[in-house]
Amino acid sequence: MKTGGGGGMVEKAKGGGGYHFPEWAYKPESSPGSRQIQLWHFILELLQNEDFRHVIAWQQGEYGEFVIKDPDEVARLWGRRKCKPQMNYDKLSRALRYYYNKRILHKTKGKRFTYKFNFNKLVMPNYPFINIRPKGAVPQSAPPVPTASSHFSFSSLDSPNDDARGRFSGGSTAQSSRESLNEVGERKPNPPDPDDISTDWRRGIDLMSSRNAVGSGIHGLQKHKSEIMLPVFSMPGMFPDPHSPFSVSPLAGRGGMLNVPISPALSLTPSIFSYSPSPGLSPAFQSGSCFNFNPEEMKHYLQSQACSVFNYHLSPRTIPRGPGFMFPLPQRHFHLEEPQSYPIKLQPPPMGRKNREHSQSSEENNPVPQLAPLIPPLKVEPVSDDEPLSDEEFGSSGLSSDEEPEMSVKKEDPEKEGHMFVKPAAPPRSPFLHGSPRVGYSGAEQPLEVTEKAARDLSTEVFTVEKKEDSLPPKLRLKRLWNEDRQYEAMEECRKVSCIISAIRTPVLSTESQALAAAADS
DNA sequence: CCCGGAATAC
DNA sequence: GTATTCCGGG
Repeated sequence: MKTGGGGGMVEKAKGGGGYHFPEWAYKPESSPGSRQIQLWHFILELLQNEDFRHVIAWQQGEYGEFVIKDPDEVARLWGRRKCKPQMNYDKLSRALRYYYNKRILHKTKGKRFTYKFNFNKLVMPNYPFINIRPKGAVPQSAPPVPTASSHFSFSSLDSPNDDARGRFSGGSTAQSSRESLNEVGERKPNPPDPDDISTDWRRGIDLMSSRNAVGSGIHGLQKHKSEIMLPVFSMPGMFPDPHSPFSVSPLAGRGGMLNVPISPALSLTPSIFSYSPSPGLSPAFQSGSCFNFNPEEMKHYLQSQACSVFNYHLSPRTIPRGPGFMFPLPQRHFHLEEPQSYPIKLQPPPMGRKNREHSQSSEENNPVPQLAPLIPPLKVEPVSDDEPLSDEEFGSSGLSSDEEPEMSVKKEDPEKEGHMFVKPAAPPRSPFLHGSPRVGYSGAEQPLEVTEKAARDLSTEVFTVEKKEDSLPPKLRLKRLWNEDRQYEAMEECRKVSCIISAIRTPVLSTESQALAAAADS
């Protein structure tokens, strides 16, 4: 059997050193509004390409950390891509520094030209059970992953004011929670770092929730075509490589559509995924300070969460959230490894698209993997063949083939790669409505109402805070908003934590939690 | 080298 | 909104 149901998506190291890597990270349009290639994406591109390992490469040992070995070259490449010949490392690095606040990147202090993607924390917390060897043959495309044994010893996680405190104040009162929140709020917009896990994590979850909704057949409300079409993003260099960590995401999007045998107890039930458990939960679990869950269950749970990670389209600040929000995600996948479990159907390549047919530059004639035969017959929602997808093309096309030796045949524009278009099948029904909130947990007995209430109070409280408009200078206000955003996150996390906990403990409570959460949301 | 503010471009 | 450009400062 393949890597096996639930574990399938989690461990694929066997494939040949292939590690998981958030596929969402490659989504060019991860940032709504910006049709242009983004630097972090570009970096990832280079990172993923073996041909550039001498220019930029993952740093062994630290997941998500990479070193720019040749700053000038990277800058040059970036400049080329953006048609900014004057680009240099100084400027590029400035752009990178802007990512700090967005929490896309961190600077690895002390190490020259070394940065670290933030999602390491995003992913790892969800794969504590991955059985992999970081020192194994880690392909350029795969960021080093800490061993399971390294056990969450995130340099940045356990340092400064930890999340666990402010976000996961177990039985804290609204008061204490608020203090924490305030503290967060007072913080400078560029926090030391230790809070991304939760927030990003949660965002991922939220996103997934949204997707669930979309996948639940609600997509009818959308007018955007992209939510129906799932373009498979093919990376020429890696596509054919089944071992590539980028060909992951066997989940193929919607967690709700997964066939991954996730624990029946902690499956993609509405109780859990509709209201996304707090990301703080994961770290909390890890620290093993708050709860004593059955490792097995926990594993399943985390695996479930993993879905969100895979589906998480990095957009730290732009991913909308909210229970009712439908996220029209055009999703790009590389290769589906366990197609039989994907409720998606392949669709003939959208050659109709203008820039599709012009396979002009040799860059991407990459043979698109035959997904079709792999995809099992599934119920497919008739879709209007609108624009398959909004794929941008760069005016830089004029550059045609680069003088770059590496670039010549290789690709520099993954975005232009052949796309596979698949459309998700509409799930039988809305998991929200029919999913059973039942969970396998009934072991715990302590009532969680307290936490729940606290969370709720907190919720309203924060909401109130959010409501009031302050007349600050644009700039300050932005920062303020940023902080508030974080406050909101913290608050919501709190609430969700209680929800998830309740859900885990008792089905009934779970339902109530949902109601509460729903109320709070609305 | 690295950091961010500010202005600016897109 | 992201990135570029410039830059004073550690």
